[in-house]
Amino acid sequence: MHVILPTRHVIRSIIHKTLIQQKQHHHQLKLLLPTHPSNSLHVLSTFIPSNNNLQQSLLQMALCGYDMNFQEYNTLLNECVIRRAFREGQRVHAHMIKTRYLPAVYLRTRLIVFYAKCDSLADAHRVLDEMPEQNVVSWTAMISAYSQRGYAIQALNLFVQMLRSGTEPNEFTFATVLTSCTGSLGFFLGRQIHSLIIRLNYEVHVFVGSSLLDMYAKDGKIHEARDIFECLPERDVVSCTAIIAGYAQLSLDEEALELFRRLQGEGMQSNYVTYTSVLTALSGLAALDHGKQVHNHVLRAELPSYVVLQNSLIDMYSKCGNLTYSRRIFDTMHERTVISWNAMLVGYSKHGMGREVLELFTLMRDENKVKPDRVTILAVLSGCSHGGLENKGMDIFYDMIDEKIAVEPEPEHYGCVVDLLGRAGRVEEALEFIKKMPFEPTAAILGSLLGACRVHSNVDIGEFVGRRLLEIEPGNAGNYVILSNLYASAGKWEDVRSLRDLMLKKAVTKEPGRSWIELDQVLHTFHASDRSHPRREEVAAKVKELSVIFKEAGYLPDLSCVLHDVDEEQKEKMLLGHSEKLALSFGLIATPESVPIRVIKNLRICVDCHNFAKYISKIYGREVCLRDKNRFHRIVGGKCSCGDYW
DNA sequence: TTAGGGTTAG
Repeated sequence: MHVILPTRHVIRSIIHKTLIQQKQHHHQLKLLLPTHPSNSLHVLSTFIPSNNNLQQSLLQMALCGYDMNFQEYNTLLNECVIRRAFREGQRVHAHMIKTRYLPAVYLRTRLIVFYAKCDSLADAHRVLDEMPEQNVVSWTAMISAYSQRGYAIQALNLFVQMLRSGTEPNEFTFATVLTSCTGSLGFFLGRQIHSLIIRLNYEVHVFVGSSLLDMYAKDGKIHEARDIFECLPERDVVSCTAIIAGYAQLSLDEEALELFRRLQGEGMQSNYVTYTSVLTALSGLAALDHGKQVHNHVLRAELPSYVVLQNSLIDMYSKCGNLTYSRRIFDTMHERTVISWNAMLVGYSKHGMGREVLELFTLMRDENKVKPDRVTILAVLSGCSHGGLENKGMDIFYDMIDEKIAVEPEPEHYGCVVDLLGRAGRVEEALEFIKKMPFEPTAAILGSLLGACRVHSNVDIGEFVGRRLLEIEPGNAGNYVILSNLYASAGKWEDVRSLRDLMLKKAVTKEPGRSWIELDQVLHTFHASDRSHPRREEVAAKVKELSVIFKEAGYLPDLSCVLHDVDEEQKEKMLLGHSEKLALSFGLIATPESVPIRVIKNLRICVDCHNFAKYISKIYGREVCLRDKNRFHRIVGGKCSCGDYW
């Protein structure tokens, strides 16, 4: 049989045409490929990438040894980039070498992008190195490849190399390289890059500006970030989101919310990242009404399918105390990441629902789609701890030690075990466990044991641990408070006094305690010292009134919660000024009887206020849902879900 | 041809 080989020109035009057409006119392809009797057409048809079989067409091309031109290479490389088709792209590259084709800067840059998209950074870098001359685009493509995959040092090194080569960066380069300026070294370089940006007049560019403000915000320089934001001649959704997220990530939740509302009022079109960021702030504030409103926006904007956003919603509802909503979102998700599972597990854990934590963890392992990570195990262990399931927790910890769970045990995991044992009253065992750990105990671990000693009134171990803790962490006021509580409970007043003196000598400052409550989308915040709330006097009077009523029912103010050296009467007065009591009493005055009183405290709740909340629940029949720094306290009929351990 | 913002834990 005589086969007529098609001319180069014919092959070229067919392949080129087909590659372009197959996306838009897929159905027409069949018309292009009739089972024609002609042999030449039969041969031709094998060149045509039917069913996206790019590899086949390229193989045929290579077999026939035809060379290709710029257009063809470009078309093929674009296809390879879109499909992340590594093998095929390699063939295209090999074909260039084999046919001694010398690609221009443009095509070489496409090769860098191709290798980078296929996560083959070494190949990409080799292409850059072998370029006869690089331009700003090729440098930037490679810098971007490194920075997008988290290789910050390599990205910064390359940027410096680029400057040394005499190539001037452009707005793309700056927007990219700034994302690698993290950590102290990165920030040091970032400041210098900032001056270069000013010199080259790129500061007003919206992409560069959002990268720049994000860099400042991530190292805690939020005021500088805000200044950059305010000076931008134009804003878009990314720059707005960057500044809102900056506040939220620094836990400046009220500022984040305020700015979000202002920008929304000014016409900012939020997208799913904006909502995700503002939800982080709302989680921190436990602002359920606002959270529901954002959820509504999300539903109306038809955005609910973004996993990151759904994860944020799960977290928001759980931190607002509404686990049912969290679970509903979790159950309806089409795709879940490890963060989705973790957010749900943490939610159950913080509510002390140990059984639900274990059930969900089992489901996660049975489904076997997503691997548990270190956060998963932290959530499960602390869930067992908060839920009083210490034996289950120990089993899971030993599964990790025996490598039945593929997560490397870290100090935080050991800390959970100490918490687990301590909570169960196994204080000596916890101390022995600490002594056997393969590393020196961290302050958090000792702190957790000290807390257990206070609850179980173990003065000997508590003193030993507490003194060691004060050496490691002399600036943490919480340690002094707990040790002092322990001394006070044992009647060791002399020790209480000397501890207070030590605290004064070391000039320890305590983060001021504050509590808040949400009422019709307004957050009412109370501080022990600040008298700014408009209804403060009324609220203070209510606290006094309640304390009289509660005393008749058996409430005994726990004066050990006051560290100041004042007389008993003064101590009681100070106790009544605690922010939790103010917020709880305000809740009692201002919210309808049918709903739980939801209070949030920025620190750990004190024993006396915990007691006070129990009396509210008992005497007034109101459910109290109190979130402190560590967990939720759901108090019903005088009993708390924490089992008086927190 | 090259570009910026995001979720869990402590």
